[in-house]
Amino acid sequence: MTKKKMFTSLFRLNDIERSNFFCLGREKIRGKIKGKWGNDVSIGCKCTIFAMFQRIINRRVNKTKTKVVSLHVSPPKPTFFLSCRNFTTQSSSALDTATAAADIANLVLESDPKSLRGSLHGLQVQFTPELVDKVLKRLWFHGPKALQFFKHLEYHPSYAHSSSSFDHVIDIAGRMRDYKTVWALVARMRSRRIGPSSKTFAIIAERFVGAGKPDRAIKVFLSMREHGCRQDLHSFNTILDILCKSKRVEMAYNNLFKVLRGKFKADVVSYNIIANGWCLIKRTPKALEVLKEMVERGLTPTITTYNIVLKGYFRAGQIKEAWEFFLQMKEREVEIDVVTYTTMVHGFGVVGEIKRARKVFDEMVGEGVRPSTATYNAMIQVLCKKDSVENGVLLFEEMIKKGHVPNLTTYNVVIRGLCHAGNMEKAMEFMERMKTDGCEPNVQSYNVAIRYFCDAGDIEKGLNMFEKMGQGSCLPNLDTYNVLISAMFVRKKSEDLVVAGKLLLEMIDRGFLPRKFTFNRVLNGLLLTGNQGFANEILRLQSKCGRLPRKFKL
DNA sequence: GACACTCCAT
Repeated sequence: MTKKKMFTSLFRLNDIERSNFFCLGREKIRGKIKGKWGNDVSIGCKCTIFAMFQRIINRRVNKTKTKVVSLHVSPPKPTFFLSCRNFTTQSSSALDTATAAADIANLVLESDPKSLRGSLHGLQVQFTPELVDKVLKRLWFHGPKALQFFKHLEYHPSYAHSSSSFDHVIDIAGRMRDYKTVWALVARMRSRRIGPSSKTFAIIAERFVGAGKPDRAIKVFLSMREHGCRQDLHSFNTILDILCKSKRVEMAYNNLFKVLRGKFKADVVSYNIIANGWCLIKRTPKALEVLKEMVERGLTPTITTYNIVLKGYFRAGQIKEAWEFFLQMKEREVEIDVVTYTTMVHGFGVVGEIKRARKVFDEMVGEGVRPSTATYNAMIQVLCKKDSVENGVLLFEEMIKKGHVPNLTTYNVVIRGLCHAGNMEKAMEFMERMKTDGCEPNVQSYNVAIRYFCDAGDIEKGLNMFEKMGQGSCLPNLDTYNVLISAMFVRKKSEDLVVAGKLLLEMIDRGFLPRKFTFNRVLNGLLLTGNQGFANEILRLQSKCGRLPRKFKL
């Protein structure tokens, strides 16, 4: 039987065109294929089926102008969904890309590494940089799979990677501390004349800093020109910022800023970055010193400069100084902006000064400054934490009434507040509400729900949430696994510990490295409940993991 | 992807 013949026959079996949503159980497919062709068709390989349907549909599409939107292989139920929609316009291409990215990401997650290349090349999908980037984003928390996907596509006959895809995958490799791959990718970018750009170096530098190697980050910056990339004030400020944000101001200031500020003609932004760095480690006096130096050099502070200092006072717990500084800003007729007000609201709120926070919040409107979503988020959060969730929710409804658009943070803040107050039901309502509001819950949203369900002893619901995120567009992160694994010890049930073991295996498979503590805990648990075999399996894996990097930053 | 405001709990 030739492949071509097989496809056309299968094609005849299913009248895809007639319905907009078409679904077949695995058994049905197996039955039909077996019935028709005997045993010579392997249904075991999902990718084969996947590719087959894709071809069939594409062929059909050309004749009938029906566009295929997606083809899902959805675990854990072994069901294949083929969904088709009729399009009259071309305007839905963004939606197409999103769905296609989801499908391809699922295909990559499900495929055996060996057969992945074949299935990717078999897909009759026109790969574009946007699509590839979206797939990589979806595979963000599954580093090894993301790298595989990228690698296999490099040999694709009709697609070449873009610089942004390279940047993404360099970031992922950096996170996994696979520096050999990082530099190999940089070299490939260069040979293809699509980079590396200053953004690429920023990514690499940040990963080195995240891995506790700030000196190597600096080296990366200094070596930019060797790799054929120009250095300028922008890239100088970027590396300063990366170091400062990771609390390495001292190093940024002494080893880089002082040495090279002349060469790059350091500007207000450079000084702001350094000042902010000192503020981040609560050394506000140092920040003021740097800013004084800046003024002496003839540079004029901007509103950002003031906002940095203001936040610095709050961060250092100097509430009185913050208030006085705020008054001074007014006196000096600095144009106070929404960031200033947001900083004030949040600063007062976190120390429990709800009334003063509210006063500032009300005052800004009078001053003609419209609160931003961030301002509402700050106010709602402090109400939830220091006042009551009810008032937080009230303000949430009020902001919507006034035409402000809540974002992910808004929802997460409210959901966390509700969970904390023990109102899981309402929290779940908000979870649904955000979805209908076009605001897909992210890892944090799920993690909060999972954590509080488990804390309340509702392990089943926690696991349920975990499964839900798997079905959605959201992959679990290190936190998710840690929370869930800990929860598996609460009931002291043997089955729970097996689940803990499985979760441990899954997280390793996804490129996360469990802490030693987690390993030992799971191992002890399994041994105590008589799961010797499973424990041994994990033990073997642990010795393998010893050679892997310590901790991944996500 | 040059700076400032909003998302945990260990």
